[in-house]
Amino acid sequence: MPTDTREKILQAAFTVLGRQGYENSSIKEIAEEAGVAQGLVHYYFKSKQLLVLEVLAFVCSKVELGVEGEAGALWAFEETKEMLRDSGDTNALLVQLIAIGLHDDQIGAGIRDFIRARRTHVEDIARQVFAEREMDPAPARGIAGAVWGAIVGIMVQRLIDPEFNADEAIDTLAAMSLSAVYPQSRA
Amino acid sequence: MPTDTREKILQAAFTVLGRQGYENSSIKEIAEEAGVAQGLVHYYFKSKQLLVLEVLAFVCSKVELGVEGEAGALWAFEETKEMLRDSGDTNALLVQLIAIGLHDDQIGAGIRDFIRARRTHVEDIARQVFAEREMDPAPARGIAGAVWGAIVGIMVQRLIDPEFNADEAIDTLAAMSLSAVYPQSRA
DNA sequence: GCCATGTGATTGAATGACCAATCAAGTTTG
DNA sequence: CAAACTTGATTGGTCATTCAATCACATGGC
Repeated sequence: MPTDTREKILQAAFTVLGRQGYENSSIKEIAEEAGVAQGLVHYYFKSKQLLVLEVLAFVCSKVELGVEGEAGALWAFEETKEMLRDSGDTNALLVQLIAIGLHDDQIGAGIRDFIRARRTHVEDIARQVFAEREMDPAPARGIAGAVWGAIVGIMVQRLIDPEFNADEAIDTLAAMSLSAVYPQSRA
Repeated sequence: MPTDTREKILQAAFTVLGRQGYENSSIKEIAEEAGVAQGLVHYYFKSKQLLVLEVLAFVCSKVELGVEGEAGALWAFEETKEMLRDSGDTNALLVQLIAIGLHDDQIGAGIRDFIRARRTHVEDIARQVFAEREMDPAPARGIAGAVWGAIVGIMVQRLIDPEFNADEAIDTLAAMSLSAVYPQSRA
């Protein structure tokens, strides 16, 4: 329920891009989805590229960062499972934007910042766990790259393959992360 | 050095799609890259979609599956690091194809099969390690989903972010995988 | 209360470029 | 010669972008 027209168009772009992918989405369709005339889209967004750039910011803002403390890291994994279950549209759009970002500098820069922020978030959680255990936090950066990467990869598998068991993969990832942090044996 | 024209076009499509992304690649450009006339592309490939479909098969065939036995699993991780270092073009194209596959049934099916094959390969390695240790192989499937996912996610990070340390992430992933398999403490 | 006047919002048609696909005509090959 | 191969111009359509015109509405002078 967007308050103004601009936001209505942004929401429509989000919907259409997520539904049809970038190469099948025209300004005309976005305008129709928003219930406005074609020209209005260019009134608010100078070009299609700038529109997509704002959709990217829109998507990033949707992916909230709850900063968990401690071994509430486990809770973060539960949240991730929920995210994979519920945010299929947003995730599909994110994959689209990553692909575009590989060949578009502006989108690429936006995606890069997004990835760095997310990875840093994971790193912070890992660092907190190490601090609690009074362990050397050096591995935190590598863990962040592997764990955040795994979340993206599991997301892709879930988007592409309806039979893929994402919950199982996340649970395994959680167990792997924790056994890397707590080297003691575990049942 | 393709033997016949058809393969030359396929190779050119691979090059152009990887370099410019799907939405910026035209048949005309692919023909130019191959050094042939536009019409010839449609002579060998009925439509652009079918061409991309064959490019997908081409990419899949490039990603060889060395079936490692035993705890030569470690060697598989080393190979993965090499792949991430050397096959940037192929990897970028793969991400493109994944994005297309989200909204194109045929490409989607091809990507799904590819992902399943790769994941199963990881699962087989995990299963072998469990067998050697005479452990219950039940976690192998979850491990495969998490580990293969992580490889994809690390690939994405490396493609987007030149400063990302992929080797470190893969090393951490290897350590995490192994500590999940060998629950004993490790220095 | 009421007509100017100005401004931003909105419309839909026009523009120019590009693209996938087709095709008729030419060339090579066996 | 015939079949496979190759060419490049053509076609029909779609796209992003531009633009002149209209609309809603506020402001202010009278």
